[in-house]
Amino acid sequence: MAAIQYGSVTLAAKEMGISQPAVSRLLADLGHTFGFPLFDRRDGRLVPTQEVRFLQLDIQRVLELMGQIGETSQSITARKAGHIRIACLPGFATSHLPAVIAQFLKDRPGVSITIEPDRPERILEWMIDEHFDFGITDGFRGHPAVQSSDIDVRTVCILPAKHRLADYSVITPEDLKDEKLIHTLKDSDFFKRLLKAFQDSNTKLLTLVETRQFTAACELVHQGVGLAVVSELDAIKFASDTVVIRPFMPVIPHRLSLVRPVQKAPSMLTLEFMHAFEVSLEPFRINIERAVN
Amino acid sequence: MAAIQYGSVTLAAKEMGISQPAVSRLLADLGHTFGFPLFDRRDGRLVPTQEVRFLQLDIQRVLELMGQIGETSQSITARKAGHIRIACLPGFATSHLPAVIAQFLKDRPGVSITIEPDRPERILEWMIDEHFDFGITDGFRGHPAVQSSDIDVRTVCILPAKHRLADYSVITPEDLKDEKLIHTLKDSDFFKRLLKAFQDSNTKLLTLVETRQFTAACELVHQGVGLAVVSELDAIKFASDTVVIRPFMPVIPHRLSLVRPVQKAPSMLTLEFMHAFEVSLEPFRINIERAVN
DNA sequence: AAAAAACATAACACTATGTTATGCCGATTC
DNA sequence: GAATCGGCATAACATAGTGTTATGTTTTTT
Repeated sequence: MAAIQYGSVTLAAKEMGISQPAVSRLLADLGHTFGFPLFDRRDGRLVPTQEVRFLQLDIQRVLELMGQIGETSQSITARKAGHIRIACLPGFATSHLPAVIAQFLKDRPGVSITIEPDRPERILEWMIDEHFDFGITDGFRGHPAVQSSDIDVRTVCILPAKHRLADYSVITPEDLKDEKLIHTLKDSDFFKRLLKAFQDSNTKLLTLVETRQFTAACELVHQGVGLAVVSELDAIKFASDTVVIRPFMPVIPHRLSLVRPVQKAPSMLTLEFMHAFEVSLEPFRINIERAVN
Repeated sequence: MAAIQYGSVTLAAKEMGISQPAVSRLLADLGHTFGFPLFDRRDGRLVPTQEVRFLQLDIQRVLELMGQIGETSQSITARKAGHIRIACLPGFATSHLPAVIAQFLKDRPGVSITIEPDRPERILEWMIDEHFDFGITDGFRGHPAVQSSDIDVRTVCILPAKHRLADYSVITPEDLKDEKLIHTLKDSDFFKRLLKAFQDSNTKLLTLVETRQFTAACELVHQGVGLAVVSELDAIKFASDTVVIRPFMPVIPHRLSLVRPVQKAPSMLTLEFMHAFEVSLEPFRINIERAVN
């Protein structure tokens, strides 16, 4: 192709940074394996034969593709290309995750990411089936095909600004003894811990609304329906003139599990993203306890 | 790709017909140049890393294309692929040429052909400009940039079956002394030769219709308009219940010129087609005189 | 625990591809 | 028409890539 482009063996050699005889013989050899001459001489210039012109487009495409493969492989080495498939709880897909991803992609132009939000059971299935590289879930109890790393994040009380408790600097179960709560499903781990905190302080927990997601609870608070104890991660997005956030005592952790398939080797890019995600949770983390399966 | 496909170094080696260590090292080397490992081991099987999967499609395309290039080059060597651009007189494009091309293409599945019919002056231009590989023309007087090979073909008298001369076995100028003729343009070589034949036998040539193409003359005869002396090549297509063909004496050749650009090296396929075309003219040829420029 | 299978490594051989030196040929110049 | 010059091919040789066989290592199987 260089010889075609420059119409000269000497120029082509110079362009490719090799010697002129090398090009001469490469052309001769290729012509021999093809079975027909590649060039005619005409006024001292090199003119490709019609046979070569017939192949020229295909050859050019091969060269382009190979160049692209080379570039892409370099991008991969520099962690600038690749694809990550992430399964996560619906709340993360809309609140915390997008910011992390945006930051992550900023320096990695070739990288693409799939996000699939669903319930924990489904996320677990996906990990086992190796359909995803990385998952964010909660209530995870361990599974032989899934490697997990648990992170406890802080939870807070979120309530309307005009609520009678809005002026308290800290909220305790006793403060809520006559309040009807918005909380997560009664069979969820988090609810059980919350319930235990109430029982420990001999306070009855009254239910107003039972929802699956923290985000939904926050939205209800925003609408002035009532108050809730939720992950600080979700609550922080709702802080505004009409909604306030207060620490809740005792500390009740919300246990997140970062999961991935055990068998499937994670790409270096995936490992890098998992690290970036863990770092992003650092500000919300409780350091008291931590378990690795 | 073989290693990906078979999930085993050993099988891949067997498939490619080389030794297992060769494959091992090819994979190791490629992984080294790429900068990341290509495979993970899992239950004793080879599983491509996500990085490799990211490149897989491009690599497959390259392999396919290179295979195609190899096949095409073989087809070219076997004269089974390529392209020929032919410029010809309009009459040939519709009558004689299609049959020759059909025969030529029958054994050459990869070959394509462009036919461009036009007047001789334009055909000459195209040869000089090297826009075409091969030309069929007449009235050619030679040109330094054009190589030509002349072929004289027989001409015949074509006339309606119910014409008074239809029973003659041979037609001469004397037979036509009171007939108005359909003939080619008066400044054409062929007409001049025809006129000379009439003059040699002291017969006056009467004009009925003057046309550029033999085919048009034949068509007029077919319509019962009159009779004409035309190339046997064109006449033969019109032989029917209503149109008869008779030898014309004296023999007046119609001189065709097969032309091609001097400078441009002809592809082997073009040479082959030119030969096939010459052969196809053999039945119509007059062997008395022949000139090569 | 032993045997077998699959792969990696080592040592070596050959071919493709690179080098430098040099000869040949056509185009230009005198 | 002789001389010169640029461009290419050829020759002789060096090196790297890619192949081989022999053997070691790890994992799987029995």
